Amino acid sequence: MQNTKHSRQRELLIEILRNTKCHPDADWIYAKAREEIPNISLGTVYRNLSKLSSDGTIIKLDVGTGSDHFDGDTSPHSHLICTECGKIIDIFSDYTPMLKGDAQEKSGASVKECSVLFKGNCAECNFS
Amino acid sequence: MQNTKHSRQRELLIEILRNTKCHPDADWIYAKAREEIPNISLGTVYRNLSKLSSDGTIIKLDVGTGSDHFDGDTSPHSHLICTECGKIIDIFSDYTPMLKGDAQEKSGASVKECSVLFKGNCAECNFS
DNA sequence: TATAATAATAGTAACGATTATCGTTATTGA
DNA sequence: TCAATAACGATAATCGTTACTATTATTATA
Repeated sequence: MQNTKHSRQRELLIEILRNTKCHPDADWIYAKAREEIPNISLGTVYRNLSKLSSDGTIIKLDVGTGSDHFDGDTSPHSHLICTECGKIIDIFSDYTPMLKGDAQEKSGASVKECSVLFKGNCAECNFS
Repeated sequence: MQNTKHSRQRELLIEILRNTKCHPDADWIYAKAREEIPNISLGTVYRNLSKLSSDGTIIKLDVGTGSDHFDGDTSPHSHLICTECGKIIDIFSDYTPMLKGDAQEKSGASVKECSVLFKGNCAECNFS
């Protein structure tokens, strides 16, 4: 990568995100990172999450909770946020091609990306 | 409405949103509202936008710009945000039934709502 | 129409997530 | 080994939003 130097802190953040399915926010990642690098700065966490999501290494999720969440899985999929327990659930369907096509046709815009967010009760909360 | 008293301020906010297609944020609405009620409070704007969007009179949009945007058109449709000029464009397709069905089937969740957000260049920015 | 209950207000303080700043440290290529 | 500079930790600042409080407006009832 150009203009980029290796850093242990950034590597750790990537590793943390690759090893969880919980779509955490910056605070959760910060707490997790401090188990490995106790004096890591919250600013460093934010700076790297921002860099990593803008270069496509991770995905930034805006699910309407007030804080951004992050996903280490960059394969095409969508998310559901459970209005009961707050969990963010993966839904492995790729609606992108179909939606993009329709949106471009209807609007004349050049659509680069699209995201689908579901809200409801997750499978667990649905039966309790 | 139960537990609700009429207020001129709230009526004005609804009227402002019914008369624009620009999907404004709280600040824009506040500025517009002050043309009519110069001493209206920003807190009043936020309080009412929140109330109105939670009772379904208006729609709150999260398009990743840092602030919430609001839409007075509650008919089912999606949005594209132009990464060039920042405008939020309506796309009048209702993907909801199809997406909900698929997501429920795949996840076992009970899906209450779903929203689709497109990013790209709007028709205007696309040819310039 | 006067009154009592309380929703809503204006003004302002507080909050929380994120970003910016800045002096220091670590990485990298010559 | 050294110079250039990316990245860091610590912390201050920003900004959108929410909470608080004393006052005002609406509404149902007597």
